[in-house]
Amino acid sequence: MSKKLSGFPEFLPRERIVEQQVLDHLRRTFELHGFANVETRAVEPLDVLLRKGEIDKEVYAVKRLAADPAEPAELALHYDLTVPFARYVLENAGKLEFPFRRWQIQKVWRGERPQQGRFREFTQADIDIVARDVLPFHFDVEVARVMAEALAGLPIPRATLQISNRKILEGFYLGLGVADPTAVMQVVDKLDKVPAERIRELLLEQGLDAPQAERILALAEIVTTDTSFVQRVEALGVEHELLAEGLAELAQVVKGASDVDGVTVTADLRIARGLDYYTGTVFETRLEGWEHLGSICSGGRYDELAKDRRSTYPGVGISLGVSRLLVPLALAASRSVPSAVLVAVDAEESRSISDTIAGALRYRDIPTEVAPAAAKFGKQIQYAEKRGIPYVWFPPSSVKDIRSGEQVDADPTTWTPPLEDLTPTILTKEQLS
RNA sequence: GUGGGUGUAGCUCAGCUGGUAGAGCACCGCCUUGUGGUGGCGGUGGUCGCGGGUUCGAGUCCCGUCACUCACCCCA
Repeated sequence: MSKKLSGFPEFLPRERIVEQQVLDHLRRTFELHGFANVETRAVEPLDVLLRKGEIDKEVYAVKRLAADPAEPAELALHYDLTVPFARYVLENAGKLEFPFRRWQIQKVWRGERPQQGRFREFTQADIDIVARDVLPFHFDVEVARVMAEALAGLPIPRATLQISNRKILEGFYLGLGVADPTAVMQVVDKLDKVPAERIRELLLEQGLDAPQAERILALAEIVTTDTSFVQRVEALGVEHELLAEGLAELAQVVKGASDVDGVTVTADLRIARGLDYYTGTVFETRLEGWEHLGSICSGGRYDELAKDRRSTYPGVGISLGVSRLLVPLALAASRSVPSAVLVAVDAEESRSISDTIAGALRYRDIPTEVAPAAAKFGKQIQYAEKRGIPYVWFPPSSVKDIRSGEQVDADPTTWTPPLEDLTPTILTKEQLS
């Protein structure tokens, strides 16, 4: 009965309009900051995708139906936009100007079990800045700012950008005499799910002593909305060159991004990011009241985004899970069509009059459609109402706001609806109820 | 991949210990022969997820299967 494929969402027009407006906003924000757009192919050679390791089971392999069933697949759908981008940078390094900043919004695929906010096919919006050999640190600040601004402009619950720095954690652990900082990081990264007591046990199992575990947990407890985390870390009395470097970096990012209105920016030393390739700044993002969705937007600095025989390409970037971001929204637009005006048709013989009126409105960028049939006017009004079209134009020169019932004489070459009626608007959950 | 829950109309659901399928909403028409939203009357619409079994008879019981869903894992 239900042909719905779990994890592969499809929207109704009313919902798609909401998504579309979110995407438009993101693009506008990214381009306002000078990011250029790139689109990469949907498939990559399997070995390129698996380079990052671990995630192999989530990758969808692709091969021709006619291929020999015994033959292993060579291609796979990309499961993020970072790896394809790294490949693209290498391939086009000779033609790109560095530092290169790009935005990219595309579908990605992951073979996970779906649940709320987790999809098998979903849209990611990425920004990355990549350079050849050296990427100045201020770009870490910029990427955080741009994404913070993008989030601030959306009608979603308040977002908290949680920023940390791998160098702090690694330096702190090294300063404590921990042999395998990465293993500790992966344990600490689970702090939001696993109680601190259990984390302590796990740390002790790794061969740390109680005072070490104590201070590691104390570090992870530090969350501040300003640069005061620096003093708090220093008060723990651990010293290491890498730690000092990380503290200075994180302070810069927090200071640089914290004045964006509408989002909260925190230095959050719980954030470690399980995965390997991050080398400095790391980001995660939660939505207030929707923490159970997990991070909607993550990323960080990778000193070795890509590498060829001649050069290394360091990068810093952040990925927004657009599909997940949409979950808290009511996903309803004020109407299911772009039309702001429906021009009624008096009789089929005079349809051309209506067409002319519609043309005059469209000429001035007012989205307009003409009634499908010369039905009774009541029917034509209903047609508009069902779709949420706010205005019905009765030829030759009368326009009615069908929400208020107010009807005025008007000239199609000069009449304009209020700005808020020109395009569909996103309704919040409150507005719906 | 592991474990739990659920599959009856477009949607939300009812259907008692097995007796040949219902409600509300939505949709269409009429009351209303050219300006809607309320009201009244009427109507369309279901291989009860799929396959097998038990039975005179299965939406209802049994087995299998698929799908959806929640949690774990992991991540946007």
